[in-house]
Amino acid sequence: MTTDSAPAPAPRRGRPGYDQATVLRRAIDLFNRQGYDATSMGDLAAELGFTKSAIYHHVPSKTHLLKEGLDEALDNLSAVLDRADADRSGSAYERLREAVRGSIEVLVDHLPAVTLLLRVRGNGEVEQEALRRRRIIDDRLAELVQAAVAEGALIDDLDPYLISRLLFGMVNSLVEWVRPDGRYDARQLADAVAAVAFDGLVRR
Amino acid sequence: MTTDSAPAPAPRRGRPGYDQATVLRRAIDLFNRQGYDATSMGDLAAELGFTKSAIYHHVPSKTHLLKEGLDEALDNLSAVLDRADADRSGSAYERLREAVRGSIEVLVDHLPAVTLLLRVRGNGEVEQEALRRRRIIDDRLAELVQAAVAEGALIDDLDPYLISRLLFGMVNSLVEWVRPDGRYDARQLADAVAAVAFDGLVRR
DNA sequence: CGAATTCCTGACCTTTCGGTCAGTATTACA
DNA sequence: TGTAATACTGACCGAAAGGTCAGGAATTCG
Repeated sequence: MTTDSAPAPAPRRGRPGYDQATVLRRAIDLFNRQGYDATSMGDLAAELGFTKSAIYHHVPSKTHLLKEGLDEALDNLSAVLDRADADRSGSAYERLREAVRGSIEVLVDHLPAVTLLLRVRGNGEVEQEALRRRRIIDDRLAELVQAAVAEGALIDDLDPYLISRLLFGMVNSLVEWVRPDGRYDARQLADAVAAVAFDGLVRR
Repeated sequence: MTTDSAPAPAPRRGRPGYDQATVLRRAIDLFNRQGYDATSMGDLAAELGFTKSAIYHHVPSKTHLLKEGLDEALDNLSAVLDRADADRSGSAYERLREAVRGSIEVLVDHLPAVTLLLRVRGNGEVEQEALRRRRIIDDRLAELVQAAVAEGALIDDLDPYLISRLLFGMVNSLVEWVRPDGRYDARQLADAVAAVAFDGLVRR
């Protein structure tokens, strides 16, 4: 941490203005509001308050913006699974709960990027590659569920694959309504998802 | 049932070819594969095997195709709630389970239309109107959950609004992977969702 | 046969798309 | 002051978008 990590002004040389990171952030927000394909570079320019051509000073292409956002989401989600897999101390059930909690944390902390990822349809090479990486993540999650079932911790009258789909379908559905300034933080959401999915809604 | 209900050839007058219903079905399938905005009328023409202008013989606009699909989903989902609300015999809990089961049935029976609906972002008047109708449905579902909690059937340490989001987030996530010729039918899916959401994953 | 009906083609229109480029404006530093 | 560095404008480009239209092709009915 020798370099500045806090929001230091970081005195740059030439004419002040936007930096790449800000353009990327605003772009992804707009993509999530309107959809990637429905958002033109003209729309983004209007959102940023300058002309379309100025965007290309900061960023090489629309596709590049998409790729950066998708990679942010995928890198962080992969890291959650790396951590869960590395932790060989606890049970598979505990590692699964850790993966759920971690996924929700990433979803909240990187909400725009994860939202973007979950809406990708596979148009173009960038989206295809993102889908490939996402499929790997989904498979690893399914393996965790499978291990927890084999361990005897989870019900075994449902296909582990199906359980995994339902569980992480619930997790991923958070992007549809969670807002950064909303009522719930990552911990509350993780607790709620765990309560519903693991213990059930019915009062005992 | 005096009129033909089965796949009767239905002898039409002029030159044979596509009918509106088929064009609509293929269009919605393509919209779901590529995304509505990323699908051009040229793409759809290629998919159908004729030229772009031929589409406009069957259908007035791209927007019209979208609206038809969204209405199909919304009408059927609304009907599920109408039935649940009309049934004043059972408990709120039973009506909620009925709503979950009915929603999943509609989701499976009208998978393309429901998928289309769940991806709408609100671009243009047609999408805005669909979002309005969908919000009403979501509110009615939340009221059902609220009633079941008030009744004492469901856990009361979570906000009913939050419960509703998680429960139907799980239901709606089915469109991401369920396929018409897949491993599970509507009944199996409804049973699985109910098992996970109401009774929980943990083995007892 | 001819007429009515339905389906589809191909050329064309306007608008918008992602992107390029030459030049200008605004700043920090020497 | 001047020079290097960075940020932006505005005119423009080829391609693709949604949509129109006049006419031709295939069928049923009388």
